[in-house]
Amino acid sequence: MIDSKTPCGAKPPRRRDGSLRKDLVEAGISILREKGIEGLSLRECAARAGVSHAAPAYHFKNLTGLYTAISARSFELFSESMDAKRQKAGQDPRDQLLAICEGYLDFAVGHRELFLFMFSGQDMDPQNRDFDTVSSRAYQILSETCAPFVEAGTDPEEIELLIWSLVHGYTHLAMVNKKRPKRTGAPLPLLRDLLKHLDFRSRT
Amino acid sequence: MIDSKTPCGAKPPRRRDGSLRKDLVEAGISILREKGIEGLSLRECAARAGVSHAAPAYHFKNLTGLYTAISARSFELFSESMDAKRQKAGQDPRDQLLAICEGYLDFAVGHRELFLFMFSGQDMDPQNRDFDTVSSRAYQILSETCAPFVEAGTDPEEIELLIWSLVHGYTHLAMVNKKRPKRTGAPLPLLRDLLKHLDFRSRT
DNA sequence: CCCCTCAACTTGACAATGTCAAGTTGAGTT
DNA sequence: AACTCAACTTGACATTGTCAAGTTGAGGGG
Repeated sequence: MIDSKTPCGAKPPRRRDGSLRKDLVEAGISILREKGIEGLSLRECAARAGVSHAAPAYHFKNLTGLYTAISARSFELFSESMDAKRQKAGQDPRDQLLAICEGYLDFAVGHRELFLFMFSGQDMDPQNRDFDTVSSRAYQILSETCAPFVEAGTDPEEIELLIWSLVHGYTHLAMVNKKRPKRTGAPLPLLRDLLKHLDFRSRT
Repeated sequence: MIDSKTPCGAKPPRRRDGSLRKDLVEAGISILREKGIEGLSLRECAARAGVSHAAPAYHFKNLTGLYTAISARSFELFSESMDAKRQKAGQDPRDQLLAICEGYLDFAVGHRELFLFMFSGQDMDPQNRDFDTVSSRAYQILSETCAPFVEAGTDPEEIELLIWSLVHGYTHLAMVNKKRPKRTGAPLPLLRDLLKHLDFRSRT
């Protein structure tokens, strides 16, 4: 009665390659984009991936597990955004620094919900090693790009925190305040102006 | 059978002064503190305030209404924290600026969940006029304190955004990263150091 | 004093959700 | 052919937001 080639009544084949996990994460990201975090649920991810309501729990254990996986994937995209801009920039450390800031902003503007979610302070699954890896990667990009500006004998973290705080604060405030359209048209030039106020020097 | 003076079986008197609304907001803030936003629900607020599960909907209409009220109350506390520090500081504009930054940080450290919630990007109830008032108040404090540093002929918003981005970014990152205990012992001195990197001058 | 009104709730119901326990299934191993 | 076990499915339950309808008791008008 049931023809396995008929898409109608046929059950989808079980996957043994872990591809469902990836699909669930992608579904979650879509939901986050469309409906914000309120609309993000294990069951809706399951529905979009075409599996039963409890399937996500097998891969993620619980909501926190799904959140962690989505956040990890977001950090990948985040790092990619910064890296892409950095590659395109010249070798001058100031250009590189501005480039990653641009990547930072671009990612947030292009993926507002993901950005807010990543930096929401949600507890993540401490078991998830992947999350640590990808979030450290983002910090590493920042750190590398700041390195030329570290003055001898000072803690590199100081300048890193200065830059990071400034670009993050600027970006985060822009994302939180959806209204105030005043500056949103050209946020990068303003950030460029802000960076001019810093008295640090590259030691090239 | 039922003695109105007996606290046991007696129904609480109906309030006509709107005090339940305040109680519900306080309950919500307590829940936010104890269990984070995951644990915050209309029904739990109702339970803590000793009313029926649907009572909050009367005052807040829906979850967004409760969120907006809690956020508004948080902004009040936030402004009070900055104002208190500012009052205690001397008249020197730099001292005042450092004072409100200290108030900013103090509030976040003392009320982490509230701080994260206020700046979570959650949509708020646009009907709620109170929310606009109290959030504008916080921006006003910042603006006033930055005023002495605005150079003639420049847009005040530039320096405001610079300061605000820096202090917000620093604070927000500290709140998001619960781990990384490295600097958390003395965040303010570090912020003070960061501010030194700025080349703006007060025109006193 | 009685009756009316209406703000401030309460009660009851429903659908959506997270989570858990138990069942199923089918590919690979022995 | 029997076994195993990863990858799910099914079913159930408690919690939650939201809505419709009911209740209640203070204050006002007659």
